[in-house]
Amino acid sequence: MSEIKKEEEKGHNFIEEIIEEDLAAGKYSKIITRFPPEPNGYLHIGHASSICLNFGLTLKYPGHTNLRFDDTNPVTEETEYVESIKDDIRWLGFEWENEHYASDYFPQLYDFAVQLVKRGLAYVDDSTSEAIASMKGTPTEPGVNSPFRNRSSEENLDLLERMKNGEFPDGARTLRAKIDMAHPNMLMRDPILYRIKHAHHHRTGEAWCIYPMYDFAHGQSDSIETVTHSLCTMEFVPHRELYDWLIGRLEIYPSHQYEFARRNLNYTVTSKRKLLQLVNEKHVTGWDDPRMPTITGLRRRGYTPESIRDFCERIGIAKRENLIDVSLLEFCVREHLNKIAHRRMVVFDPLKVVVTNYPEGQVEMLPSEDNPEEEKVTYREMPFSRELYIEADDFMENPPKKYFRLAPGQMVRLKSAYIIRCDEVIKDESGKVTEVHCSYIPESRSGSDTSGINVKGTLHWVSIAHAVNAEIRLYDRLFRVEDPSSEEGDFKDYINPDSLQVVTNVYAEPSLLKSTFNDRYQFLRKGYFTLDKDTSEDRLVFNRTVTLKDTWAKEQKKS
RNA sequence: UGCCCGAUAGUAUAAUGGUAGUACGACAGAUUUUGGUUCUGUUUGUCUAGGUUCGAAUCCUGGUCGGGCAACCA
Repeated sequence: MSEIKKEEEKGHNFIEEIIEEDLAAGKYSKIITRFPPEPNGYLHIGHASSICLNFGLTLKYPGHTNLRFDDTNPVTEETEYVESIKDDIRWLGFEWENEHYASDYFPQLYDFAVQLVKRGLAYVDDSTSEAIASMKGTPTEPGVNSPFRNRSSEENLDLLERMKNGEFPDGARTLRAKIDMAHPNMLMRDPILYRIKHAHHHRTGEAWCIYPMYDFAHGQSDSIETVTHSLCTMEFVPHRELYDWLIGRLEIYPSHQYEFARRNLNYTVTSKRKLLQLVNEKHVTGWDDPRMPTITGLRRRGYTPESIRDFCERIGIAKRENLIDVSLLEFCVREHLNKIAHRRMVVFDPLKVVVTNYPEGQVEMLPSEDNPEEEKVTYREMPFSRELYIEADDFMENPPKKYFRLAPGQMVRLKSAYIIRCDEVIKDESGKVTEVHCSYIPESRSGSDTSGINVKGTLHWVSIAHAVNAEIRLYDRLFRVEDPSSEEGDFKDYINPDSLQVVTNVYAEPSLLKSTFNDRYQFLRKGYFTLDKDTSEDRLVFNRTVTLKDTWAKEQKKS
């Protein structure tokens, strides 16, 4: 009920409207969409939005979604990328009906080309790349006809076949559609359909030496798969005219293209070229560097598929330019992690606390809830003893107003343990605080507190003798500016030099020894963390997914 | 100076000729054994000028601003 209401409140995006109209008009009984990545890079958060759109639509309406690799350029495409893309889509939680490759359609596509040639709608051009460019005109001036434009279809047929048979070197000839060199849409000025590339293709090997261009592969592939709604980003708007022209002339299934604006996230880049540069020039450790906006990077960072899907749903789909605030992504992951992450205590920067009235050598196991948000709360046990570590910045000798933490004479609660009072501050020669001596209130034990004392602050802690060592990696935004691509000069000049901070030795409660790669944790008062793949037998490594909201830090910043 | 697309709070997105709403953010408060969570409240918007209409964010016209288009990339 509330689900339905939520749906109504949210309203439909313009693509859902089109689909509902089509369905209502009986144009289709089911819809078919496709997600068409080129296997030349890793998927990023922008692709996630497109994936959620395409797959989400056929979850909502009758129909299915295909995965189709747009592998028409053998020079840049690799099998490594095919596997990573499939992995990422599955991880996001979607299943494709059919797995297709544009390269599977090469024979069919060639046949389409022959048909066009036979009907005088395409011709083989011997012009060089430069000549074609110069004859193309400009956006404000019409182009001129190629001298090869009026060859007979017999000659064209012969040349096309010889192109296919490998008789000509790369770039020697192209097959072009015969449309209109004065067309106001530059894409309609006799677009190139096939080019010669003697290159190894990741799937077809050496079988072909001519490869179709995007415009001669995409629409036809949609048509072959009877895709009803072919969704792509706004830069393809001018291609639609050619998309429709080709489908019309070929008289094949009329798929339709609809365009939406690609989603942009601030403080990062999402162009494959730029991401590849970051990887190749070692500004990051790889495609799965937790600072990368790639799906694999977000995954390693500790983001959950649920939170990414939620984000994509919240940002919606429209046609205008956008730069989405990363704080929304962070909100989504916090919201999910708050529900599922187990609470653990880890001290990043230790300050020794001696509980002077706690018996030496005594250890008690205190239960602490894994997650207070859970319906059925479970507990793990934390060892408590005389010598503890607390966070260095949870103590101040001369605290400011509204400081709820430990200070001389003040009391705080140690989470799930006792209330302690700071009695004495121990310093070294330089005046640096090396440890604090406290006394605990025995009646204040968590769960059976009869002390009647109310304290404002609650601290996380670990027992020194029982703590385990770990490394943590703290991430910040990869760029210093909201939109690196729109800044003066090279986008790499705006990389945030402090995007990674490694703390090689933190003190973690012993239960963390049992961590596995699927676990999500909230390190109490610190943030959400997950085990990194660099973890080894003798070293635990945790990635910080996102910090907790910190209103105290905000308060301090003000003054 | 051609063709195409777009413009609603700081950000993103609804309102389909009839009360401009939601989320995030920001701000204030309540609750809290996480300065977390939760809850409450506040704040800020239809690019502009005309027109059509009883009534316009919505339809029409002009303008302004932003983006795309001259790869044998997708």
